[in-house]
Amino acid sequence: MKRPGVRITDVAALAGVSAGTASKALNNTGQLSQETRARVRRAAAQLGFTPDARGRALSSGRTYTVALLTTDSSGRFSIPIMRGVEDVLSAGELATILCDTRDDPLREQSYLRSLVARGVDGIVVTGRRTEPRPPIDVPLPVVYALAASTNPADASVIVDDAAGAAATITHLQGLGRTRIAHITGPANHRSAAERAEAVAAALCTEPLFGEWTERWGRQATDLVLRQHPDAITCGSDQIARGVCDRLRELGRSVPDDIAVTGYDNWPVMALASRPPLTTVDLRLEDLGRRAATLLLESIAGTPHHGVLELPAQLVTRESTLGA
Amino acid sequence: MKRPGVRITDVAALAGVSAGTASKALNNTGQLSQETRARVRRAAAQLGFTPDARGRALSSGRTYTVALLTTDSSGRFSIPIMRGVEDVLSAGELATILCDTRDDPLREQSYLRSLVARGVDGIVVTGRRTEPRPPIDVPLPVVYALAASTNPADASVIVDDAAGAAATITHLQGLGRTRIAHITGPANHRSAAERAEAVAAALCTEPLFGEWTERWGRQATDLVLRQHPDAITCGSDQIARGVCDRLRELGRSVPDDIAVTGYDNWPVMALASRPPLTTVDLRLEDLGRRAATLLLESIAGTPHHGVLELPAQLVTRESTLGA
DNA sequence: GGAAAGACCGCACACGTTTTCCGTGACTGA
DNA sequence: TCAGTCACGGAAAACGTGTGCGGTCTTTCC
Repeated sequence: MKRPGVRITDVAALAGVSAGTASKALNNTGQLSQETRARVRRAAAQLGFTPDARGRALSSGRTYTVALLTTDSSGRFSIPIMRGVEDVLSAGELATILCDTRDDPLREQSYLRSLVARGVDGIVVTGRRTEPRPPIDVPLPVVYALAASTNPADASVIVDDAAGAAATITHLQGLGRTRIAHITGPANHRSAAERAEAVAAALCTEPLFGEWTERWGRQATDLVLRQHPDAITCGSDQIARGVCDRLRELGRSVPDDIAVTGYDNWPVMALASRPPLTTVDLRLEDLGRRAATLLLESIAGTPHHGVLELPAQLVTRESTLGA
Repeated sequence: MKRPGVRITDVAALAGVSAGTASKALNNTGQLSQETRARVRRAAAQLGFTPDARGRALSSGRTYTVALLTTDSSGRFSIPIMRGVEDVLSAGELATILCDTRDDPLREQSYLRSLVARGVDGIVVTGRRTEPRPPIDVPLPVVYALAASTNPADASVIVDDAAGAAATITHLQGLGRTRIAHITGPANHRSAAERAEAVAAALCTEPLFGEWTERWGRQATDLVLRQHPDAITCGSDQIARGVCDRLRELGRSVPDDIAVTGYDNWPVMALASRPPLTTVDLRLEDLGRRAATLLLESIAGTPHHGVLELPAQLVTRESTLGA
């Protein structure tokens, strides 16, 4: 299997040095004169030399590849996180390989074996839910994103859901709203419970648990209207969109009669809603960037321990501010 | 950098053979007695041996990795395609690395350099639009998915948009609808033009071009109603959802007064719409599977040439059939 | 019994890079 | 002038696996 690529020996020959010296020159290691370094660099540039990752990996142990292991088949969460991860890693010439476990433990095991065999430098583990998850068992640097590891000694980066929910409340209260209802997803989902708890703490009101769907948002609206609220905070943008739809059908004005907030800042929901939703952006790209940074540090030998909570960001739109 | 992993020499030692023999036994190459092969296999299983991908890549040239190069930052199209690709490849122990170019040619070039340096076995190129795209210049097997290469000598797999659109028409005609209008996206989008052309060919009606948004769907509904249609086919599920919303606001029943069809079968739109949309499923996973199969064949030395059009599939729901 | 054929396996090298170790030459200070 | 130090760069050994070639041992046939 001959590949026509230019090898480091070619560069070395052109520069009039040995292969080892060329390697040192290109990697800024060893002690070489500035002149030699520059000469090798020129030769490499002239030949368009790109080091073969296979040889490099075998020799140095580093493979300059990290994996993003996710259970989020839809990509709704993992894609933004991956963008953040890549922002950080591509600067260091690292590649990211995406592994979708499809929530299948067997598939996850199979991926992990493969990743260890490939010698990836590290792994970012993420998911579609925020429930803490059991750690993966690999002899590699690992960082958990969005869903923390149940092992507190691991490094995890998550979103501060409580603060995000609290931000919607203070925003609404700042607008003079006092009778605030809360409609959210299943009570056994951590993200629903966490957000609802933050809301309840501020308001002493009873949250309505259901599903993460527009339909539930519409249904719950009818229930919640009996309390004559002047604002409804929702656990997701889908629910909020359903709420807005139902309110419009009932002839209630949003936000004049009732203000509505969502959660997630999912563009396809938050922007398509009528009116567009004030909501909480999860800052998933930040999450990815932070996770990648921690992973790099861990790879470099200074691992981080414990859970890091990143702030979410309130995004205000017409559903609370009006036109 | 000592890795504690078990090497093939360990397996060979346990089986009482040389490393080379162990390699042949595990890869079913060379000529060895069945007994020896079995003994080596047992030893490998006992030690939990997994061949180191780095050494294997360097030696054989094969890296058992393929890349999915995409311009679709949202993942709306690339994620399903990737699932299909992985379905086919993971059976052969190949890993898939996802590269999101974010529509940036520089980033694409940078990724390609990196991929070639890594020695990936092949590349699947895809995107968020169906416009044919200029081919990438790499000395590797490449298959284009969703968006064909402008070079007819390349292998491309795309969706038969015309047939998909025609399927909605025959479906509606089969239901007795005769005055069918068409609302779709920008005229300069290939997927809009292709679908509109198929519709126009069947109906001799003038399509309405606009944007891929619900808002445009709502606006266009008012325009199109002057023609007193008994069905409206849309170029996307987003548009169709907007149409349904507007019709309901106007007191028109879907599908009793007017049937509506979408396109894409994007769950978050097609299922959340009221009523749920009859639409055309792009079969993106099939697309991915087919692309991966072609890529494997190309890697094996028998490349395919030309464009392969895969059929889309009509999915019927309440927006044409009623409850 | 000898030779040819075949089955089977080990040896040694290749793959491309990094890295350790060591040698050479120059320079410094006494 | 000589020893000691330092800067620089070359040789060679890894890293782990795949594979061509040749050697050995058994079998078979004359």
